[in-house]
Formats: sequence, structure tokens, C-alpha cells
Amino acid sequence: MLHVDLDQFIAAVEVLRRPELAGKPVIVGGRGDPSERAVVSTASYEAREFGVGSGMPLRLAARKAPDAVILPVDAEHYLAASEAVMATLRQQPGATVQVLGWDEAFVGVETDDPEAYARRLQQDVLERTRLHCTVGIGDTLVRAKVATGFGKPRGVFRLTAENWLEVMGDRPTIDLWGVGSRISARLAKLGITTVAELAAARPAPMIEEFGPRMGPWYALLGRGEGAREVDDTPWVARGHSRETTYQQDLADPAEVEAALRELAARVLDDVAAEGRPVIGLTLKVRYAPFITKTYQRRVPSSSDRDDVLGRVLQLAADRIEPGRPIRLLGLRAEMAMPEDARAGHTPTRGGW
DNA sequence: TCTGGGGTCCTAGGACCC
DNA sequence: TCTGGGGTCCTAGGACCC
Repeated sequence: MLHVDLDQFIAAVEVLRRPELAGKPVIVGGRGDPSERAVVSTASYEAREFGVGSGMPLRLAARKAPDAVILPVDAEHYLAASEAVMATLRQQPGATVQVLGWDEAFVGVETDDPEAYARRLQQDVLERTRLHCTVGIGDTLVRAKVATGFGKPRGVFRLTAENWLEVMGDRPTIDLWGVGSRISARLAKLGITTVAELAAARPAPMIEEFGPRMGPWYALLGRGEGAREVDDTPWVARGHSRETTYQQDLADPAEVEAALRELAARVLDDVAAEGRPVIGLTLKVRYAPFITKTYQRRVPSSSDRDDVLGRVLQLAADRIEPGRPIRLLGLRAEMAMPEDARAGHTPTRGGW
């Protein structure tokens, strides 16, 4: 199968509607104001030259690249561009498309010449959307996904059982899709630092460290194994959440309540659009400067806005610690799943 | 440098039941 | 008087991804 990833997607989409930005350092993040608390969503390759990367505080990014153009995030615009790309992928001959995000998807296809297929796909995406993409080819989802990284930008790269260890074996485990800084550190504690070492890991210590499910999964990941089928089952969201970082910390209880009502209204709008009842609530509170707590509660299944709002306020009253300044509030509503969406889904982590 | 916003899934431990 | 073993549900927290 193929993994398709758009190159510097958000920055590229912004350049399309403002051609004068081509070749300049462009940073997209927050409301486009580097004096606010916000982070970088995407940086163009020119901005990356200055050491700017996604996830970096906007304030710091602006300091590193003082001449960069800083733009606000325009989610609706990117979604429209994304849909045009995904429609193009679905038009490819014999393609099964599994969308992973705004700017990437798996494409399942039977072909004798995957490289030629990938090149035609890139050409088609470029002609229809004026966007460049990289394609990874693999015999598992994990290998296709990892292969994309070697093809950037605008290239094609193939990873299979044949060359997996040769290409990936000496690399650190953190290069794997699904291994972050915490897991790689715990692996290092077991004497596992490279992909080849993870591939050869003994099951018992892995299970002891990571549990009966995650332990074997990480070993499989080291071998590049996992799901081999692209799953185009329509996505059904488990929940919806919103969170806001306040430019000034909230101190007054009345301010906190107003903020909660505002957050709840936005979450409940998303929930109402799905038409499924709420069955659980999670309140996330970041007490200044950076201590985050989550408070969860099962609630009686309900589609009534006032009812759910009442439960949100009750949860907050029960759990939020009085008198501590609050930097961030988040609210997530978990929804009942429809019967027919229960089994067999493939989440974004590609292979559970 | 000072840390967004929207998602998903896993693990541990306690309560409770049989 | 002290105590098994299995199951489910719930909450809190951890980790990862884009």
C-alpha cells in the first residue's frame, strides 16, 4: 500500500492564495500574533532553515526567524484543500483510501509497479490541487508510513520486509511511528536503543514493562509488522473536545464559570451535529504555571443541552481547586457509539 | 523558550458483585 | 476469624499522533 503525505501542507496552502510568499519563510500558528500564548502549526522549508518547527512557541519562532511572515490558522480553508486532495486520491484506479489527518492518507491498491502508480498519483494531485506530496510504499501500514519520511520532499520511497532492517535497523527507536520520547527512554532502560534491538526484543521483559498489549505491539513495530489492509470504513468520532489557553490566567470564579459555559456551548454544538447522546465528561484544568489535572465522570446518557451543561458545572464545582489561577480549560464529551460502528475500526495509530 | 488544539488508546487501582 | 478468585465498572493519568 501507499502512504501519501502532503509537503509542508498548511504553509503550501497559504502560499497558493498569497503567491508573493513563495520562497519566503512562512510560519502559521495561533492567531498570527507572536506576542500571544500560541505555538507553530507549520513552518515552510525556508522558515525551518532558521530552526523553526511545529510545536514551538510562536514567541520563540518569531525571535529565531525575525523576517518570517506569521499567519493565523485558518482551519476551514485547510479542510477544503484537504478534501480536494482526498477526492483526488479516491479517483485513483482501484484505490481504497484511509484518511489519517488533513494532510495524509493510506491508499490501498493492487499494482505491479507501485513506483509508477505513485508518480502518477503525485502528478494528478499536483495538477488538481497545485500541491506537492511524498509517497511511501510498503507491505504493511507501518512500513509505508515510515517510508514517506525517506522520500521527502516530493519523492517516492519503498520499505518492505526485504529492506526494513537494512534501512531502519541502526536508527533510534524514536524514529518509529508510535514511539515518542517517553517510550524510547523506557526502552533504553531495558537496553534497547535501536530498531534492530527492538525487533529482537524478548517478550517477557517487554510485557513486564509495557503490559500484555503494548509490550508485544512495540516488538512488532520494531520489525515493521502490523496491519496490512487499508481500512476505508467511515470515521465515527468517539467524542468532541475543546480547550482554550487564556492569555491572562483566570482567577475569579465568575470568570471560570463564564469560560466553562462558553467551552461547553462549543463542544455541545459539535455533539448536536452528530445527534448522539453524551455519556461521559472530561474536564481538563491547567493550573498556572503548568500543572495539568483531568477530572472524568460518567454521566447518565443525555442529549439535553441544559442537562449536560448542569453536569459540567457540577463536575467543575466538585473538582476545581478554589483559589488557584487557571491557565487552560478543556472539556471533552464522550458520545454513545452507534451499534454498527463498534467493531473493527482502525484508529490513527495504524495497526491496533 | 515556555510550552495549542483536536483526537485515540492503554494501564493501574479501587469499588463492588457473585 | 480471615479470606479466594473472577468479572465489570469507574476514575485518574500516561502516551502518542497530526
